[in-house]
Amino acid sequence: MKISKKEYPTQNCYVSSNCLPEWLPAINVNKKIYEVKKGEVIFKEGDEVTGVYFVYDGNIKVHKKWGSDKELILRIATKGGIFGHRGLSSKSNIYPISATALENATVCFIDLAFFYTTLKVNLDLAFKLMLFFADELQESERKMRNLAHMTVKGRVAQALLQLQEKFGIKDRAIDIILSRQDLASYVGATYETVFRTINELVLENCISLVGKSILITDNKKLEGFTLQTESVK
Amino acid sequence: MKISKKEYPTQNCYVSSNCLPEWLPAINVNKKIYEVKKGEVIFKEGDEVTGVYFVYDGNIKVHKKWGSDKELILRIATKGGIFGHRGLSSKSNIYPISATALENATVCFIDLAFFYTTLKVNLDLAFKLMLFFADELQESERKMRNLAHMTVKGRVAQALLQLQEKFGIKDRAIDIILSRQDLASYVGATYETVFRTINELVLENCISLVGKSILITDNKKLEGFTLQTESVK
DNA sequence: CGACTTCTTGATGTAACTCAATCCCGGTGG
DNA sequence: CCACCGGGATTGAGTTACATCAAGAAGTCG
Repeated sequence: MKISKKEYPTQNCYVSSNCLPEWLPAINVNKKIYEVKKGEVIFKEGDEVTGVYFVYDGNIKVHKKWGSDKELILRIATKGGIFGHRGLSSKSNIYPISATALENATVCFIDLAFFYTTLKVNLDLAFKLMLFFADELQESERKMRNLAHMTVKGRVAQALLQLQEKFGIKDRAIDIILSRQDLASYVGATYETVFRTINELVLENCISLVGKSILITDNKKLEGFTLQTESVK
Repeated sequence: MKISKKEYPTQNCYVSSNCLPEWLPAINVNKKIYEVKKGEVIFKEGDEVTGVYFVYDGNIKVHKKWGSDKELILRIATKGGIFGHRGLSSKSNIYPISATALENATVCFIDLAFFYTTLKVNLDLAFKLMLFFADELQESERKMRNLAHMTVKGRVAQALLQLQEKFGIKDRAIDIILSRQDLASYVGATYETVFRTINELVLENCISLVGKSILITDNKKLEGFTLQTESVK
């Protein structure tokens, strides 16, 4: 990670989409800004937790390894988002996950001790961070259930819907650079299976391919695949 | 739920295993205590969030439905534990999960508005609750990865190890009443598959059956199944 | 004792993983 | 400028883990 020489406005620091104005003054005092290249690993599973990060620019994938060649992408942190907060724990000081830049990005690092100190004197921040964790837990458990019971097709459909919702559309395609491999890791399936599923969805006129990117053409139909149709027997 | 007439000591209120002494005075003021019967639903997915609960006695399963006849058990709240806190959210006021008593139990209910008020004036509590959520998120994401990549045998092995760790041994068996159906929902597999897997584990001398309960006889071997053996190729 | 769950087992189906071969395309160097 | 190379994209075939279905056995409760 190269330390950035440019100055970035502190206004870009958010926890998820909730702005945290009480956080801003602190950041000015104690931040380090890094430039990271596409594919660069910012920290990895097992590393000692040294602090938390905010995204100034670019998208960061948060993922968890399995064996030597498999992983599961848990979340994508976008501009303004926080990451590395999964290192906060009452039990361990080791990151349970890795963070990797999906594209060239700029991130802001806050020392852990400093972050804790700030939290301890700033009730509103601690409260909001708690709610943020609560939201992430809900999301995580929803995905967990889907992983257990939903088919790959349903999971791909849902992932695409979420991605389009989150990143929007640009040049008639979902505005995120995400390799098929990453998409596969995101839905928890293999490259080939996801590939075939995408083809299927194209044939069924639910989505269309725009270069390497994807555009949803039939939201309703896609949503249909995410439903628990077996229950209507 | 029947309102309990007995008086319970407030000392039994914890968040997970972390005692929260600052919470105790509040509980005296504003608690309702309920007796719930085995199998009774305390609240269910989709209900409006009215508050959070603490377990005085018994085990409570926290689960999420899929379709009409499938579910995934996310967690089991034990004596002293909190549940219903998944209803806390910045976005919605609807429980994303259900809570059902695994056995006759006694729970303590705290009104949501009151809980929020307490959190807002009690920094230490908010901070601890935040850490508690962080821990739960870690655990949830670990399970998620396992669900995506681990075999049923590995997941059953891990579940049994965790259960024995958490509930201990009594009468030469893991000290929890958990039907095979619930165990299946806990590992995210079908009844039959889990049944066969248990048999396998007995044949391999990893576990032994004690009535309907299970005892681990070979921890090491069981742990072996939870490893990512494919990586050693 | 009979009805009713829960357990047990076998047979069968299938979604998804694995492995392998070929294809395609952009980049590189001669 | 074109031939060559390498890595991702694409497709096929085989295998496997797991779900599903079905049906009998064994508890268990009124």
